[in-house]
Amino acid sequence: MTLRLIDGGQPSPLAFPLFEAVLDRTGRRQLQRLVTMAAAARGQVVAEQGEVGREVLVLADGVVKLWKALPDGRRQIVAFRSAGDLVSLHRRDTPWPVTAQAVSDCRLFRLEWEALHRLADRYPALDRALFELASDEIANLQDRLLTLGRKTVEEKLASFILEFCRPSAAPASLGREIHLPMRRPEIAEYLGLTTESVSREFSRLKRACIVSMPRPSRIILLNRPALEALALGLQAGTQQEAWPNALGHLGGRSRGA
Amino acid sequence: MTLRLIDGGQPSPLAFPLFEAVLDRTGRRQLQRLVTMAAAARGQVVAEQGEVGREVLVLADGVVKLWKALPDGRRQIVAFRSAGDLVSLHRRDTPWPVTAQAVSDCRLFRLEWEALHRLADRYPALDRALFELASDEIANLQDRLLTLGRKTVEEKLASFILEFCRPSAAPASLGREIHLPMRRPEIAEYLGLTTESVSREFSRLKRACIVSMPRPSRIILLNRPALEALALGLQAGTQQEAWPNALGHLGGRSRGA
DNA sequence: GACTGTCCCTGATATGGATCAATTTCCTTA
DNA sequence: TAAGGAAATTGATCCATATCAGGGACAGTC
Repeated sequence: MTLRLIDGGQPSPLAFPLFEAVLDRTGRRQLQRLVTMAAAARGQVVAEQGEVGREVLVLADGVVKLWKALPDGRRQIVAFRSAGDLVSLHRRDTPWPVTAQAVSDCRLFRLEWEALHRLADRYPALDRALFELASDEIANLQDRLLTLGRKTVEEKLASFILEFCRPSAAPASLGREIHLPMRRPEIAEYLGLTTESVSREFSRLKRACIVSMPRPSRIILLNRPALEALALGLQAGTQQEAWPNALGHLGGRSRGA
Repeated sequence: MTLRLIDGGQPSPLAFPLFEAVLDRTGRRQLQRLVTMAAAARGQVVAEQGEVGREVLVLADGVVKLWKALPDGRRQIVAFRSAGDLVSLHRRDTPWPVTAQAVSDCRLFRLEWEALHRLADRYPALDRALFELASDEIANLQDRLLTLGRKTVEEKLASFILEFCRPSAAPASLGREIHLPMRRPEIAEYLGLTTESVSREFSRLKRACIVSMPRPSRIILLNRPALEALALGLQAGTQQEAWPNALGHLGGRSRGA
């Protein structure tokens, strides 16, 4: 794990929702002295599957993807992390179970496991908070298992859009327009699909006027209830809305929407 | 959650690997007084998604499946639990994120969250142990995401067999013969497949002499290395072994990269 | 404003696994 | 040991998504 270090200044303690709830003023001051900052450029591997790091990483800003791969290169993105998230929840002194790679330029807080444990000895609620964080992550992963195992392309993409267009998950939105930091291949690797399928499905959602995408990385939800129905498989196919008249599809490409 | 209570006798503390490592004699005696036992027959729902239980459940024996479903009934089994496992790792006072259902007749230990937390106040290592348990579960779920998102039928079933034929996971084995408590539809729901696909793939593995199945619920590994290769996608197709001279020149499949 | 590379979109075709439909095997109970 | 029902297997066919193959949009650079 070779992170280009940057001069950190004082990392804002507000970036650690985990610790905010648990530490008092003294604890937070202590924490602040233990933390250093690092930066990673888009594409950079922040931590590699198999390596044993002695540090906990918390994302200050940017987005990181966590992935695993098969020997022949097939790859599954397991999760995306954004500001305030622990990059990985895994045991101390244990190899990283995934590879962490920057999806956009990032800054990270680094904290020695050793120091975290000393802090937790003084503030036992910290260990319980970590358990609860891990529990939430388990519930997320269980949802994703249902998505990967049982949903169709349409349902998978609808679920994805909703996941990343919750206000909490999408701070980088102007008006109703939300920025998707990940590219098509990354969305595909997250959903167990190919790039082409993701692209086709975005097009179908646009034609059905469920979303609008001024650019590939910007999305506007036009019909959230329809998306929610699709994500649960309650509404099969979006083509009906798209082609009210029988010969509509003969007229060439329909852009925009 | 309606569990038919049985007269427990003294539940053996050995059935709690979690607590064994963390509690001293006093703590274990205390724990023993807080625990009650329950039984569930095959098929019985032990806890339902959405309900808020005030108890932690630990499986004493038998096997439990955890699943989620879509409104139209498509179902994904998220995990199987066996003796010594916490049935679910989720936050206290939070709805169950999955439904837990007995795959075979089971006995369960029940412990109030309240009591567990009081114990943890005295033995802070307990909270840390819970975090580490949850971390292990996260790593398992990440592996399963790779399996569901990227593996073929063949690779999925090979992974499944290896997962349930590790000595630790298969106590109910006589000689090399291992008992699979789950039925074909349950294996299919675990792997994101249909019953038919699971059945066909078992047949292929039998023809290739990689496993032998005297009965549908009993399996003998004849060629573990081959299974391990299959589980990682290192060896495409088992038909070559079965019919060495047919179609050999068509070579391997090319998969995404 | 042309040039160039990257990303994205779309069309045509192939195919792995689902679906539909029997048949066989297994297990339970009498 | 036989009978009946449940579970598993097998075969035929279909379809959703992958794969293969271009083409178009946009950002950066000169």
